[in-house]
Amino acid sequence: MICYLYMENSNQHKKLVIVLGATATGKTRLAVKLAKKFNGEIISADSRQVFRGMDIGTGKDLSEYGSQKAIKGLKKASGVPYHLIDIISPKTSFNVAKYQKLAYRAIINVQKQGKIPFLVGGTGLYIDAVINGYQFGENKKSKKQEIEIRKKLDKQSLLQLLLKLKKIDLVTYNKIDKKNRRRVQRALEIYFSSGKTKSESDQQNPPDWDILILGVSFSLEKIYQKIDSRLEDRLKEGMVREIKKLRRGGVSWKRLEEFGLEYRWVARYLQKKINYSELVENLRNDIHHFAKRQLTWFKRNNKIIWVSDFKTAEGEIKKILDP
RNA sequence: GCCGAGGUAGCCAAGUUGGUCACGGCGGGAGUCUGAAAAACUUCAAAUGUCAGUUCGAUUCUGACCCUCGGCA
Repeated sequence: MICYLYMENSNQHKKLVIVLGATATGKTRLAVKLAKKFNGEIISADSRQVFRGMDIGTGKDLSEYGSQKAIKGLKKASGVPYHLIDIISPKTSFNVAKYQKLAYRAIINVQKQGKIPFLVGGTGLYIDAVINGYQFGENKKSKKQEIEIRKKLDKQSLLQLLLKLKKIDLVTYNKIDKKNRRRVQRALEIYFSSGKTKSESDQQNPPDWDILILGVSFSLEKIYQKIDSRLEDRLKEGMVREIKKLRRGGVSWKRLEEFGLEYRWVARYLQKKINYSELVENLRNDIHHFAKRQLTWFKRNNKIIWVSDFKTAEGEIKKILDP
């Protein structure tokens, strides 16, 4: 079950341990424990925790890492060092390609120190980008130009976008979900900002590390329970205040809407589009859905070793350390 | 007890001047996925309060009953 990408000399190879799972399953807690035990550092694989100022809503749980001190962008101290959390402003756009670059850099850095990188998170696409080594094309445009490209495409109908895509990149056109406007538009954006079509950069170059993928396993029922009680805590901790603050800091309603879940629903609440009980109810439902979608994504990966306690996880790591 | 309104899937809710058993939303199930992924998208299951009457045919018409809501008492 363990993924030895190169069977010979597996002992010589660099390691990467991944801890994934649905939201609220306690990935961070488990990973921190493991990292402490095995001299590791944590690299977050979370598409929202990269943003500064989005703490309660994304469940950063920074206290779980132990005491931390910021040193040149890398958090280090007596606790377990972590990476790729709080690295950019919520006003900045972010995506898998950017994530992958940063993640590789961080992983290699940790390995160089002779430590084990623990990739921890619930963003399936981001994790896959690291494992499979997707080859993303270079983005050659400035932020400003990117915004212009999107603005222009925003004005066009789905049909227009599809026709354009068909002309530019037939392979992607044939493959793409033609009812999913966002995907169609994104394919075009990639072409316009990198000069390369999506299908041209649709290749893989997986890293040659020994990768162990652990999934934190709980029944869906249990996950829902955890989600519900965690949501209550977050509201008490001042989640609404956090989002008000983001607004004051200049994050648009549109942007908050796009972040989804807590940010979306609290934004609607703050705009008085819904009342408080609607906020709680809708948000709870959406988080449930989100957890299910995460599990659907992970189902496809048969290399995941599902564990439900520390001991089992520990055992699996020992196996790849001294086979 | 009387008067009025109404009972359509788990919830909300459209509609049929009687005719392939019924719009939609939420919730539920299954899923898609290499550049916004906590996003975006697809798909499936599920209902006419009960009984009787009229009719070739009733969810739609009639009656009784049961229940809910509002008003009167």
